[in-house]
Amino acid sequence: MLRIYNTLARDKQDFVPMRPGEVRMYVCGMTVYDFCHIGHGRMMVAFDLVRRWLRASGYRVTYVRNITDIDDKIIRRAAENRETIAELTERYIRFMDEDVGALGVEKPDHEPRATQYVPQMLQMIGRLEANGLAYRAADGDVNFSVRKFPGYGELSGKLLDDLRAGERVEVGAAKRDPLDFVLWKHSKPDEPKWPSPWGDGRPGWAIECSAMGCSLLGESFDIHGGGQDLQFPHHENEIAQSEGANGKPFVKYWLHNGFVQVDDTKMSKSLGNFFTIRDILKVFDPEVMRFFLVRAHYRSAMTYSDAHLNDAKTALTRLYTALRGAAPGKTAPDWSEPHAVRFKAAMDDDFNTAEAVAELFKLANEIGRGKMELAAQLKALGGILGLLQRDPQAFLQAGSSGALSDKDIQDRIEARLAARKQKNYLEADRIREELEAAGVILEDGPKGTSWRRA
RNA sequence: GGCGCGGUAGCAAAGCGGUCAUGCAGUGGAUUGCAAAUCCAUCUAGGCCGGUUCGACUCCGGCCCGCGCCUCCA
Repeated sequence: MLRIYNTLARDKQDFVPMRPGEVRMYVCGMTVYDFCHIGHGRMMVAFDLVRRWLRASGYRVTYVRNITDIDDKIIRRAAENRETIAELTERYIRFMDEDVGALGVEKPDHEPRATQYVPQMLQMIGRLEANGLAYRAADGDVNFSVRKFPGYGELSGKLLDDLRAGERVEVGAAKRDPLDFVLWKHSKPDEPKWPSPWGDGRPGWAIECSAMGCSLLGESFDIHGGGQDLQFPHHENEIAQSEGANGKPFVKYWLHNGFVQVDDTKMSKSLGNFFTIRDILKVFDPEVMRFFLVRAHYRSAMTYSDAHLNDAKTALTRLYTALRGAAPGKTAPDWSEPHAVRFKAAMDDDFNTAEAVAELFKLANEIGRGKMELAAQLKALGGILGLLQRDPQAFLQAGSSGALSDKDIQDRIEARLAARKQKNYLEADRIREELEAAGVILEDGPKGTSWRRA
């Protein structure tokens, strides 16, 4: 039985989808005006794992991850760059696809863009107005009236009267309550706009997710995910809008992934302390980065540093080393085998990939003790996590060693072999040290000498 | 100020009321011409103070410290 930590309940709950055998999930994706940072990567990988595990559990999964392609920051950045919004967003969508794809994240079933769902948003705002939950303010914005929605604050555990709107940021004067949020922004000069019954304007931030989620998955669906920082106000607002408009429960299970931190502080765009996936991948193998993310539980905070990535690299190397000699090709896990049983129990416990990964190392240990037949199982279980699917040799030899080509390395290995045959160990060791200096490590085994990159 | 999360060995990171997490690093062995890889063994734990219990890292209470949300943010 899969159990999921539901933010709404603040507890783990048995997972029972609304429709038997089928799971519909929505995750808040990227606002596309800059490169993905590792925090985005974590979110993408975390929900990729959720989806993979649901699928491995036999569910038919429909996964929607939106793209926000219109908002204040996009408008500003495009203006700074003297390019159109479309040019800017298309470029960063492409970069996102490349970066996230490198991390082994599978494409969602749908990747709706906010600008494609304006009619659906307007329809929803209309219903909110009809239900007395939205009003057109003096400045022309259409706002959601937070106090008219009784459940407001349930997800984030906040009470309206405890919130201090305006303490840190100026509140729009036209709002009836400082906590009211904008559904539709009236148009300003030099900004993109769409016609609407409330005048030309553009969407507020949260309405897009309500509109896209409900359009693609229905007015009620199973799972909604996103980063912890979206819990309030974004997800709170989504619930208010969707339930206010539709009059039925919006989402059954809310999932929130923890942050990636740097120097014990949240990594974020606004703090400027972020590392882009792109930059990290210049130094580290993408699978190492995925492994780094998979090794921790998705809800806990984790700290990014090169040292931790190096640690992940060594650990992943151990797994691939155990896989040498495994038959190539894809096999399904044998779920009756003890390691797989524990792996499944771990994943069923709120997607505990940390514990599941530990099981992979136990398999590696068994393989090292001679149970070669478990290599297929290791690879199969790794595959559930989107890991270990490469040819081990290719992983272990990935990278480059300056001027030394693979052929050069092979030639030196031959030369060393000849020296060893003549018991010229001085020369043999010299060659090995030469290669080692170039980052190539030799391993003499019963079947000859193999090499890998450090 | 309100709400929430967390403090586990040198580092990273899990589960668990009573034998083992796991990875990296360290130490000692096996193996190797020497290494590497692998295997075996092994050292480093549970912020502090109380309580419950035959027994607590695990449950309860208090305290200290850190982080997050309350503003756009994964």
